[in-house]
Amino acid sequence: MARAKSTRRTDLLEAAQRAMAEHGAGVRLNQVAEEAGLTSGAILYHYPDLQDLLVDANRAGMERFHDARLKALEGITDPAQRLVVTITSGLPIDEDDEEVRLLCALGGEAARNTVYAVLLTSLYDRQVAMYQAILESGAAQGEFVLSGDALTISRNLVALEDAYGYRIMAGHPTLDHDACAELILNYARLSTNHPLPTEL
Amino acid sequence: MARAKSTRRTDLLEAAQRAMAEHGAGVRLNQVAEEAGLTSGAILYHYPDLQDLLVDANRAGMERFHDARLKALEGITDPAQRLVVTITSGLPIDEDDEEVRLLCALGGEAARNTVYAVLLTSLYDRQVAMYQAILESGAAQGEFVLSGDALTISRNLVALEDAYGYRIMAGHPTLDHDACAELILNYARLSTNHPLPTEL
DNA sequence: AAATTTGTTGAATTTGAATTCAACGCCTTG
DNA sequence: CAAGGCGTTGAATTCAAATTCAACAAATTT
Repeated sequence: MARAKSTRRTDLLEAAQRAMAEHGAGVRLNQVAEEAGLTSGAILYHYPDLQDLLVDANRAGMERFHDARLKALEGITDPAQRLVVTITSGLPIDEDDEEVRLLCALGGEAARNTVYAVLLTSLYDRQVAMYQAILESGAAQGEFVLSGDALTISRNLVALEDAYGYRIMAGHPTLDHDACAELILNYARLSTNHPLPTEL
Repeated sequence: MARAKSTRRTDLLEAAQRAMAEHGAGVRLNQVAEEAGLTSGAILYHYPDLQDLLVDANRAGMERFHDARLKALEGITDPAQRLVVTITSGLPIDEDDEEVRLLCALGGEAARNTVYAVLLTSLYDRQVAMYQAILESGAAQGEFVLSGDALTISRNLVALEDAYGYRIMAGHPTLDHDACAELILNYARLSTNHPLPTEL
């Protein structure tokens, strides 16, 4: 037995995440094995069906992504700051961001794969709920004056960060992380009637 | 010789589009051949490298998508109507829309494939330019009172339609074509100060 | 410390797709 | 209508990945 059992599963999931981020949804068993530093037989021992591993890996990847965003909010109480931080944390840092690369690969696959579609839809809805809570608490405190209902604004905010994630990952010459954040903030300011300073 | 030469190339491109829409970026030569009603050898005769065919097919698919949107605008002069029509024509009708399915597959691949990244980036920019022209002419006519510069608003409009395209294709339970159009229109109204009636 | 279980390898096998190509039918041209 | 090239097929070959499994090593139990 090469490793403590508790980390074995995590190792496999992370290897699968890296492999899928690099090679896309059509990633090969051997590519996952290489990423894990094992042979294909060892992978198969734990996951007789590669698809199951990939689904688990993606689920874990989404959890991590979502959790990281929630964690970035910890300790921040000002609604405006919460909103700015959330917008910033939803965009890839640059086009090498592995976490977002995985999500992009998934998005392309979701149109043809029900399981991935369900996972991504659920992630989208959870992110919408996250924005909604921020907007509503900000409105309740009188900080924000919403231009419409919080659900509509939240859906648009998540949609914007999703789309700009793709633009950044595709290496758009002018739309980098900061430019995209500013574009989304532009909408956020408009719909909250709050100046939302970029710097805290 | 089975067919008139002028349609042969088009046939192949369309077969490749269908095959890639159905099977994703990892589509097999045989799948393209089956879509075309030929054997793999025949495909290889015209395109020794499948990747070249796929790139050409995607380029053609984007042209068609963009041209269809421009055509939908023909004869419409009222800026508000032009804006509404453009928003509507950018979204897939339903989750079976093959044209958008192809674009989604491409988007997922673009994070890992430079050629596709360039193609998609250019499509994005052209669509931004399309919105920009509409917004600026509407502003010049005094119909729209823009909340910011036209480029910013246009970038956000295209980003929204891209993202909602993915949501619709992933079969979101509540976000269908009309719901998404309404969400985008919500932003469009906000940023143009125009009521933008849904029905013409 | 022997026996058992767990995880892993590497080689052999199977599977399936890409590639190559000789042969063939159809269309065009001389 | 004969000759030549074009487009296509289907079979043979090559190539690459998935799958299977006997054997082995490390950890665990008894």
